[in-house]
Order: sequence, then structure tokens, then C-alpha cells
Amino acid sequence: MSLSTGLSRRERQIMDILYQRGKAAAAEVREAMPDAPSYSAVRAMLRVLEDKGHVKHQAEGLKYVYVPTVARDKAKRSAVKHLLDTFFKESPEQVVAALLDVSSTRLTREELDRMSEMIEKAKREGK
Amino acid sequence: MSLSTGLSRRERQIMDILYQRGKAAAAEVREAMPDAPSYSAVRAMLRVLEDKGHVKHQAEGLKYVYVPTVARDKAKRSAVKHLLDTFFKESPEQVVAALLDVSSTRLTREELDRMSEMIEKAKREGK
DNA sequence: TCTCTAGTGCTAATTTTCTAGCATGATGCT
DNA sequence: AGCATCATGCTAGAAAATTAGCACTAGAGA
Repeated sequence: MSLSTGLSRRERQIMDILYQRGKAAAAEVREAMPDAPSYSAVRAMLRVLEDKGHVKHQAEGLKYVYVPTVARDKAKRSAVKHLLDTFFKESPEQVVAALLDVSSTRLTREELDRMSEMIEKAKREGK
Repeated sequence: MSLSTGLSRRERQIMDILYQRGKAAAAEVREAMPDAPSYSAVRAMLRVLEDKGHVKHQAEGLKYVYVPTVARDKAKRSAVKHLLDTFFKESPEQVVAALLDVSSTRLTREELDRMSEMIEKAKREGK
């Protein structure tokens, strides 16, 4: 089942954090969670996620570090798809508007240039 | 609490559907749900969502039609923000790459042009 | 060595989510 | 009128998620 519809509330929070950071130990995950529950609770949920196959762990030094099993890229793609389906079905180009809107202060000239270039490339290829 | 982190699995599914369609009756919501549960179950969840303040209902003809309380625009914006935080923190321009990738077949020349135009505008203004 | 700290595994119990089912009222048809 | 259909409100119970707590091990320092 898809990440966006198959996970419980807490599980989703945890997966989001793991995708943000790439990997994280239980304590780290806990700190990043909204309304953080107990450390035990977080560990238990990580174990459940591991049972379900959504994360795996590696021993790193003395502690466990958790990593999503489905590659960041794949998850990213399906997140974008889900966003499109939910909010931008009629007008995908509006994603760009939203992007400019949400992160206006952060976008540098270089980033904007790279965006232009990608679109120009798509035009050339699509033609 | 934010839509993306505050809702249970089923509640989130329902909200997604309502945002997709703008509004929907219980039966409609049910049909659109993955692993659709019983009709009663859906109605119960809509009631809970209404208690929590996430949706409201209007009588339309004989039946109830449910609508999200937070405006589509606001929800859209926060969904984009969440996507950025989770997957595109370092390189927001990659959203465009993902967009082109995911929906490559669907994008028309006109849509690409509009995207270009938005970016050019941002460049002019940001300069 | 003894003790403190920081990890782990496990489990029981609470809370929330999720579900089905029943009773009721309105509409439309024969 | 009598009946089928489709809507609603409500509630009890099952299932899943969420949580805390206890027992244990390894390493560091006095």
C-alpha cells in the first residue's frame, strides 16, 4: 500500500522524518516528532515499521540507525504524484506557482535558472 | 495540528478525496476510498471529522454533502510546504524535475509555456 | 569492581481508530 | 396504503495504534 494512505498517524510522522534525514536513531526521531511520545513508544513504532517492511536498521557504533527501505527517489516520486492528484489535477503547472509562493525568499537566481533550463529542455524534447 | 501529521489513516484518505473533489457525499467518498469500508463506517468518520472541525456538511437536496473547512488554497500551500520539507529541502528546484518526470505525457506546450513565464517573472521581480 | 549511563527487547495495557448494525424518517412507486 | 429505497443518528464492540514500564547488556569512569 502506498505510503500516503497505508500508514498510521505516528508511522507517517516517523517516515517523514526518516526521509528528511536519510537515517536517524530512535532518540533523534523522537526529538523531531510533533507531540513527542516516550522514547519507548518511538522504539516500539520503529520495530513495527520494520516488521511491516518500511524501514530497516543498521548497528552504527553502539546504537541502531533506521533507514527507509523504499528508496528516497521512489518515495519522492510517489509523493509528488499524490500531491498532483490531490491538489493539482487540472493544472499541474500551478505547482510551480505554489513553489515560488511558498519558498520565495529562499530561491536563488541559480535555482531559478536551473528551473528554466529544465523546462526549456522539456520543450525541446516534447516538440 | 497540520493535516499531514494530525489525522488518522482513514481520516487522511477522506480529506484527500474531499480536496480532490471539492465536496462529496458519504457514498461518493466511500467509492473513492482504497479498501473501502462500510458505508456506516465512512459516515461515522465524517462525523468525527466534523467534530474535530476539519469538515462541515451542507444539506444538498436530501443528502449531506461534505466540504473541508480549511480552504483548498491554504491546504494546498501547506501540502507543498510539507513536500518541500520532506523531500526537497536542499534543492527546491528539483520539484520541477519531479513534476516533469511524473507527468511528462500530460504536460502540454501551453502548460510548459506558462511555467516558463512564471519563472521569468520571479526572476524579474527577484532581481 | 561497582555503578552510572545509554542502549536494547519485550509485553501488558490504554486509547484511538475503525467497523457493523439497528432504529428512524422521507421519498417514490404500485 | 404498503413497500422498497436511501438517507440519517446513534451505539457497542473489535481491531489496531500508541504508550509506558521492566529486565537486560555493554561500555566508561571512579
